[in-house]
Amino acid sequence: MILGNARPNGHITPCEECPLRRVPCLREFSPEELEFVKRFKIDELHVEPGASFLTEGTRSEHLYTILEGWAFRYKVLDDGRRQILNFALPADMVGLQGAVMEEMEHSVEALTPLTLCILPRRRLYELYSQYPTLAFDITWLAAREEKMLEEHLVSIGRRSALERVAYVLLHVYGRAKELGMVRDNVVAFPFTQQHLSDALGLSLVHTNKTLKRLIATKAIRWQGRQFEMLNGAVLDQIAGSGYSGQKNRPFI
Amino acid sequence: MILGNARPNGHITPCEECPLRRVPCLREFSPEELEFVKRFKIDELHVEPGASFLTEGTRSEHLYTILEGWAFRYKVLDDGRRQILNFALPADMVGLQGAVMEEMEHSVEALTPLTLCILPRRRLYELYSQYPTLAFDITWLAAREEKMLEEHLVSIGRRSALERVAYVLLHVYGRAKELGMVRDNVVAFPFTQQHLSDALGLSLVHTNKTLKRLIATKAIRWQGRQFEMLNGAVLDQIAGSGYSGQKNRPFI
DNA sequence: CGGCGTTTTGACAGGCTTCAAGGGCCGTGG
DNA sequence: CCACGGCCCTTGAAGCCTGTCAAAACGCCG
Repeated sequence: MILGNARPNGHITPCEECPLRRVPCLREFSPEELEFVKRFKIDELHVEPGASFLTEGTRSEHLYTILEGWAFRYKVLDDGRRQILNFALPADMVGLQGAVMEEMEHSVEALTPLTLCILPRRRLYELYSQYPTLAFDITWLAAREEKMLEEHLVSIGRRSALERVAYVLLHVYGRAKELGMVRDNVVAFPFTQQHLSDALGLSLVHTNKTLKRLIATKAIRWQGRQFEMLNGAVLDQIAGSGYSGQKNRPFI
Repeated sequence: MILGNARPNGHITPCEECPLRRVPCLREFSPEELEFVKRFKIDELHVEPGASFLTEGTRSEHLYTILEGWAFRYKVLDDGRRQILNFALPADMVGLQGAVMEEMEHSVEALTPLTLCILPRRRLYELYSQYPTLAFDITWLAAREEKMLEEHLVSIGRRSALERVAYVLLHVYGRAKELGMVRDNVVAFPFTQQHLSDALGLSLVHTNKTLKRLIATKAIRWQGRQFEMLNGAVLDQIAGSGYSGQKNRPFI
């Protein structure tokens, strides 16, 4: 639970220049919405890799939108066993649970240097009462989170190790692609095999061996944090089910 | 995907007399909210056990609140493997996903005769724009659903069979107790060991053997659909983590 | 060069799945 | 009244998938 060098930053990106507005799969704000969101964002936060900026069991004063970088949401059992719930990428909202309920049910840790928009939880109701379109967007985001958790649950509960590994890679690659992070079928994955095994509910050793088996099929390549998709169809077939993205999804 | 005898019913319970209003753990409506919810509920639906009233991949015209009975949400893979995501009890909302997104990501099947409130999805935005308190409640319910999925994910990903079985039983028993369905530490569970194994990501045979082992500890008793909690503390210790309920939670 | 985190491999044990079959309960029908 | 079929629970045996233990190779960086 090292909190690391989480620090507010004086220099913040104005929402008009938000890099996320250039991502094609995200919906556009109306001028009024943009105006409100500008006032809603009170600051920016930079987090170093390895630092948790939200912690299970605590109540956070803020919720966040990821502007840049990768993170992951996780829970740990008393004896140290860790389960990664999913990865969080730019345009994802984190900390909503802590904003509407008593406290956070999971922690969130940065995988890369992270830039976050800070949104004060005490003004969330203001958003709900004045901007129902944005409130609806937040519900949409929550439903999407639920969808991803459900798919993950099916993977862990009912898929073999090989299928699981194929499925996450397909899933994460697809999400990165939506956000324009893929170039020539290559994307930089910031997570280790340890992260992958904690996400898949497998041991590190077996994750490694399974990964090797997958690489042997020539469907993927993965060396030195660089991941390359060679044959998505094969991967899809191994996973037993495809990854479905979304267009015009909201972000805040 | 048998749809069974799902049929609208002429006789519906007025919201003022809603049995859920007597449940202590649920928050009370303001008079205005009650008035709106009364207009929002357009009908009631009765579903027979074994019938699915929401189906993965389809778009539903309605969302539902469970008035009475048990159901479960699930997904199936192409080859028939089934994963139960969680159980749904009275005061649970189902079908929200289909209401805010393109289509449902899972199916829902009745375990007992079921009574549902029908809420039209096309009027959901009306709720968001006119009753932000209710919109906030829906977000709360979505966050709660996410919380339960996360706990389930940890179970399946990182707990042993014995821990898993102990955890679900604790969890389901706790939920039933909140709703006043427990009497003298006994509650009628309407699901079979097959359901349990599909929820836990285990085989039926191993679920049975594990259950036997758990019963041997004298922490629980479970015969003929009657479940009795004999020693919650022991069960809790075996599960490795307790179940936490909620007071004054919303329902619609 | 030395140290550390990550990846890789091999050997072995065991938890869980699969296959197979029997028993109990209950509603149906002869 | 009893036979029968269907669903659910139960039990045993065998084998595989996955976990654990152990150690070495690799890459990166101070």
